[in-house]
Amino acid sequence: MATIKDVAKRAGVALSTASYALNNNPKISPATRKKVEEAAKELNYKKNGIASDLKRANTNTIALILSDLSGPFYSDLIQGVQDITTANGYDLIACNSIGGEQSTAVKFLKEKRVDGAIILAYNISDEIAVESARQGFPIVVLDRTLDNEFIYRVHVDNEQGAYTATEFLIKHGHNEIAYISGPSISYDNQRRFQGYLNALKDSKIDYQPKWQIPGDFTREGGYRATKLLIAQGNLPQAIFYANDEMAIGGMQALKENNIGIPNDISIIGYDDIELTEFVSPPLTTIRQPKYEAGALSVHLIFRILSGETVEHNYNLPTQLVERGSVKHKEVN
Amino acid sequence: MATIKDVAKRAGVALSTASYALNNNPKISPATRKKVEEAAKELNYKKNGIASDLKRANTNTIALILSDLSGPFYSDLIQGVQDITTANGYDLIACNSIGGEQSTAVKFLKEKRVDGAIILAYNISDEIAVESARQGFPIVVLDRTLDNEFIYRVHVDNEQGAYTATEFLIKHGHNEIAYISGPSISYDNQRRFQGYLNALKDSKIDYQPKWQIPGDFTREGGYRATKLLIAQGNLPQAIFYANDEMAIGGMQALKENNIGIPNDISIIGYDDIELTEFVSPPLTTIRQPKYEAGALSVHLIFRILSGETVEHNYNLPTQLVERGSVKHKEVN
DNA sequence: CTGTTAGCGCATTCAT
DNA sequence: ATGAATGCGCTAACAG
Repeated sequence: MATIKDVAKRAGVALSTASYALNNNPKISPATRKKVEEAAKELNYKKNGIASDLKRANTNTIALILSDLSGPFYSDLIQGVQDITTANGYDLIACNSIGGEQSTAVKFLKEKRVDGAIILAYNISDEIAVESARQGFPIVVLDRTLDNEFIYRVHVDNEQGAYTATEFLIKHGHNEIAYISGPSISYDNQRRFQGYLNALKDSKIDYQPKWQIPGDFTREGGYRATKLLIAQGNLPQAIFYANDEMAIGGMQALKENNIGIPNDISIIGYDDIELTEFVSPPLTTIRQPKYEAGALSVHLIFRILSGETVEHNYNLPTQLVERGSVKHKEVN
Repeated sequence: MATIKDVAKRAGVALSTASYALNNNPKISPATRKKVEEAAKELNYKKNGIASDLKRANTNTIALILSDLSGPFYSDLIQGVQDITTANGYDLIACNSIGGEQSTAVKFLKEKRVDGAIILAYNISDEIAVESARQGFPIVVLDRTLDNEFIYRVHVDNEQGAYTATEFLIKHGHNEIAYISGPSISYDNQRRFQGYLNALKDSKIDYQPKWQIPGDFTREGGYRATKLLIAQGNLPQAIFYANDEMAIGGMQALKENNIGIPNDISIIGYDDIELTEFVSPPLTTIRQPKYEAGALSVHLIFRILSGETVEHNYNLPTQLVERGSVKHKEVN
């Protein structure tokens, strides 16, 4: 690899002259500049970005840390982050946190490789996030609450969303409503469960533990949980799945047992992933403003980086998307 | 930010001792190591990864460059890349090439920020790829053919896949087969079109230009192209969509015109994305070994990096996935 | 086992 | 306009 030194030598100028020329500093005459540029091209010179970053002390890139780069769920979010980042002339890199402590993500977080980070990765511990955040290195978390001077939180209002979903079912005449939950450690799941409870309470419906079935946010988990519910004997009138993936798995289970949706049972999901439109019947669900969440997150980072003082907490509202999986229960 | 110098000072040891201790070099006594680690913690020291990379000369990370991080299509591919990369103790970062010349991706490519790269991004020009590849910096391209000493090619056999798809339609009694194409500049599309032509030719069916409708690999494009085909007057007996997204858009258009699939018309897609199972009827399509392609790509990079000489070209076979969108045409 | 020292490649003074 | 010199933070060879 040719270095700038080689370029300077070849062009017959000093090292600094070459540097100036390559960085378009006006104090270099067009003639020498041209000479330098030609030398660079001849030597196939590429500046070493690492060295240059070291000098500059900021990298002009922000990191988006996800537990899994390949999840379809993140599309909109990434899009939002991407749009704002590029609009600001910054670079975006996405890294996965698979491998926990040893992962690429943690490396980027802890070492000064980026100027800011957005975290949506359950397998990154709170501890690591807190340890990494510091002056000049803001972190936005999307999936937890963390009290730290340099950590900001953008939140989709899970509690309200779950409340809306449950209320919707209640208004449709259902009062036996099962909740298929996500992993109990998941903050998102906790909020959603709380929203479910609140809605029941506000309608004076008693919460019954038997209607709470553990799931894990996967399609397979939804399938199993639903089978369990069916095996349990009497079915509820409606099921609220803590996310769409589980709802889709659940639909499969119901179908296998000849339980009609929405005639025999109403179901509702959470997330509004792309598939919901395509399953049969189309799934009524709660849409999360994923794009907006992503966009807001980076936007915040830029404001903080430029020295502004901003709020630490943001809550984004959800929206119910009515499709075909919930039916008004006939009054007998 | 505290530097390693501060840590050394605080621990009362030499700079190098601190460095060794922090890097778990066995030559440091447990006692001093502990001292250093404590000092580091007290100062909230984080090593500057950039500086360390500069010294090391290799970054232990490889880049996956995609035109769009948010496409659901890439899931499997990313997974394959991810698995092998982490298994080798390397880091993976994904970056998008939006913004073309100015994009993050190009920066990573041209400046020495990663040890190798995998490209699947139509908006990265061949030129940039060729300029960037060099000794010790192998590039694997998935979406083009490039003749360069340091560029390797992993290819899904598009031509064979398209041939299989077309042949399948022919064997089901169809001889008027439309081809809804991707962008004409797309290499993938060109190969697929060629496969289509070859299959026709081998069955002695004349290619008719009117059956070739331009699309752009998007759902919307497939919808429009299909509308155009319908508006054109007489329908073909089957449609081969150059990818699934377009096929799904096309299904929408056909549905709107009350054209039954597969009773009135057979259709086949390409890619085997997740949605294909859920649309109605489920879409018959060509599965690409995306995971394998991703895995092979990184695997190659590692072999090259370790000094092995490897082949420059790899071709992966496709596979037909039969679902419900193709029907045997009744003989009249 | 520990400390000294020389760069990695580049950007940036400060004189000339 | 140019060249020599300095240091960013870290690692690793070498000497003790």
